[in-house]
Amino acid sequence: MTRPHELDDIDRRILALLVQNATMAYSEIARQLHVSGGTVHSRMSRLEDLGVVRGATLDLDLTKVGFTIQAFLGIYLLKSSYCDAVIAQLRDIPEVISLHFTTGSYNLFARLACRDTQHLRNVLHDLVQQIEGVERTETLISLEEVFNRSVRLDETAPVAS
Amino acid sequence: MTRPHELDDIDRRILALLVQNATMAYSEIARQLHVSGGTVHSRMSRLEDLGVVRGATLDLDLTKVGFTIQAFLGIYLLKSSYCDAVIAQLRDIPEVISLHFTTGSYNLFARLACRDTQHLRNVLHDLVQQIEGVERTETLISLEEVFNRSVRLDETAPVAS
DNA sequence: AAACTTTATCGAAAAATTTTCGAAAAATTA
DNA sequence: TAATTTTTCGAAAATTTTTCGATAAAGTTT
Repeated sequence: MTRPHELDDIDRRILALLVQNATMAYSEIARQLHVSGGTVHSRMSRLEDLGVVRGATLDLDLTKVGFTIQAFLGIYLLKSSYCDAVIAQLRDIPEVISLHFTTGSYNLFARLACRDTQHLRNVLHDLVQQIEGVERTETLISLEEVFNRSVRLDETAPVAS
Repeated sequence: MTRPHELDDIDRRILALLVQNATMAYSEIARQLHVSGGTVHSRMSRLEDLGVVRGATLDLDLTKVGFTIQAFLGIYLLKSSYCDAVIAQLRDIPEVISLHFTTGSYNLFARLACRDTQHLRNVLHDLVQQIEGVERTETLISLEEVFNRSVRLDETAPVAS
């Protein structure tokens, strides 16, 4: 269930700041929003409990840690009943860094990070294509990540209209 | 230029821990890796200077902050010379949260986060499709983000083979 | 190989932050 | 309005980050 109702204006302003920069200190947020540090802390605890905040991830330049090839992979299944089993096997391939269940051309849509083209070839040919239930795949290679950002939380308030 | 050579084993082990959980304290990393807190700090500063670490982002459950629809958008351009202008205009649409320059079926590939289907319709019809140089688009709606994780830095070392 | 230079680490002190918690204030309910 | 619950503040305690000099390690030059 989705209940954005539980978030008030201060919650959103805290998140709007942290979404830009997750390393911003609670004390700094407190200064900017004119509340106490304790308030920021208790609200973040609550947002974590609610599952609104899942955690924080380090934003790496993947090319600089050796993953020079990023690709998207559209996956066609033989039968949609294979879905759960295919998902389970894709989860065991560390190069698959995200997976979506989609409508449209593909049944599943994955994002891959590989060290080089040879590595990508191996992952596709030896791992993904070998999964039972995968009919065929379509690869989009990312030549450049032009940008990557989070949603805007400041502007529009999440209200059930 | 990509020079993963500059990263040694301790760098990678620090990153491997922080990639799992960017909120882990440097002092805790120091304990686990048997180095001093000062070392973790100076190495992270260096990794930031090198651009390996770009920062940290809060990991939100988008549905719980009111963005219930996530979609991928394959974009075909009339001419590839329109690319820069189209990118500039996509950057001004906050609902476009990431953009890749791709090979394969599409010229550009975007990820969108919208509040509801009506909102998505507006973004597609009133904003994206109106951009000069965009021939047509293909939408993949994500029904579920099955998982989302970072690369594995512990296992394989980034070595130019 | 010795002397020199450079760089990285440690360890501890200082500065800043997080976390906790009781009292006060605010909001909600009866 | 009184009672109850929830939230906030403010300050203390615990922890962490950041700085920095001394030391050690690594790399250069002679």
